[in-house]
Amino acid sequence: MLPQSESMRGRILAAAVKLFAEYGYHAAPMRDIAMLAGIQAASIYHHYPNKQALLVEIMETSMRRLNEGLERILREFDDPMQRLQEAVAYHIDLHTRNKQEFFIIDTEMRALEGENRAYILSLRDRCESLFQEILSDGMERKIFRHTDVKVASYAIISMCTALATWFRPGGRLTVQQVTAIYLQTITHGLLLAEERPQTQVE
Amino acid sequence: MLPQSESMRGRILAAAVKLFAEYGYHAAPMRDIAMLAGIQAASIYHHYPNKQALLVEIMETSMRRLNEGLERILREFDDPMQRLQEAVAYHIDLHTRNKQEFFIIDTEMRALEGENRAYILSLRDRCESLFQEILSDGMERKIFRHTDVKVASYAIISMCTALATWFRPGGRLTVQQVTAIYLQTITHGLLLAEERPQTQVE
DNA sequence: GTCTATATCGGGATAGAC
DNA sequence: GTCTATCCCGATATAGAC
Repeated sequence: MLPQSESMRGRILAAAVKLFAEYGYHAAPMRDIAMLAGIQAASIYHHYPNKQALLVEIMETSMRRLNEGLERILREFDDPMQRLQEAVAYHIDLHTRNKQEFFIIDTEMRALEGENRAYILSLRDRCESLFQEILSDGMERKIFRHTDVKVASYAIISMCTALATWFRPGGRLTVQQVTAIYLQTITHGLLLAEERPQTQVE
Repeated sequence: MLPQSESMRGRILAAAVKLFAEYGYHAAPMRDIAMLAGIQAASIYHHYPNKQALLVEIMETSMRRLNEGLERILREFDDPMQRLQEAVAYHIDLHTRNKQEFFIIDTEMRALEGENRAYILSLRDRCESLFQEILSDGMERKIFRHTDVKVASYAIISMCTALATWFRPGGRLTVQQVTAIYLQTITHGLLLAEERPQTQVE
């Protein structure tokens, strides 16, 4: 059974997060979620209408929080480089502190039924367009190299999102170290070169 | 029903690839796979012992092909920069031409039972260590900036793997264009900077 | 090698008592 | 708000005919 939580709703959701992440949405039975929360399966339906609602709430909560943080960063900072650093650091921070939730977002999109998929996708689109705003603004102001904004944003978001898969808290590296390495890679690349081509690819 | 294929085994596997990618392993019924292959569900069991065997064969085939290609590149090329370019280009090429297979590898690891998971994970580990060999060799030879090899390899593999999710053949950009943008980003980063810090982060 | 028919099981969800 | 009991369906897999 999971450690205590104020509300039963919270306990159920926490159990669902753990089991959806571990076994996948379809492979995680309501009975097991209930047991982990310390109740019977039927009791879940007093708090949530069905299994799908658990998935939607998990995804919605984390995605909204991510977007709100990114929006705050865009409001508070103006310098493109600082914006990028803050955004990447925040993205990584949230993805490592809520590993399981973002892993579910990343792997269980297909399990969303009907309108739910479009809704969660719209939240993910919002996240992408926030990163794209940082990049295109930085390119216009000649801080960033001119390149395809969408592709660059996908590249950044992909590598930061995948952190939720492989990062182990308490492992060899701290979140701060990984963030520093990622930022260095994103901004300067891997190549250790004196001569730098200033020509830009169209 | 799927277009023809030489063998029924091939037809079944192609149907499984399509449905596992679209609905997920657990949400794709054997009945639907069979129907797509043009037979009855029971007939699948003449060709494969069970559903799990379909998943394993899909993952194994693509991962082995990826690793064999990367091993060939490491044999054929010596220059670190060229190795990296070839490896990334090959990785992207395979991931875009076999979108669904690699999407399944990326999202259905949890569905692997017993020994199967360790086996497929070992193939993925092999892929990672091949990229890591390129990077650490390039760092020793002062071609690449000194940084954490594992983190850098995860970053590269993550962004290239995620292509299988968002890339649409026939869309705005060709594979060649995306590959060029990715390679530019990986090697030179986003920052358009004259002054380049030569100090290296430990 | 494919079929029809079916065994067997586990899943989500509901009914109604307490 | 949680329980026990149960409905009902769809899933994998098997048996055995053709």
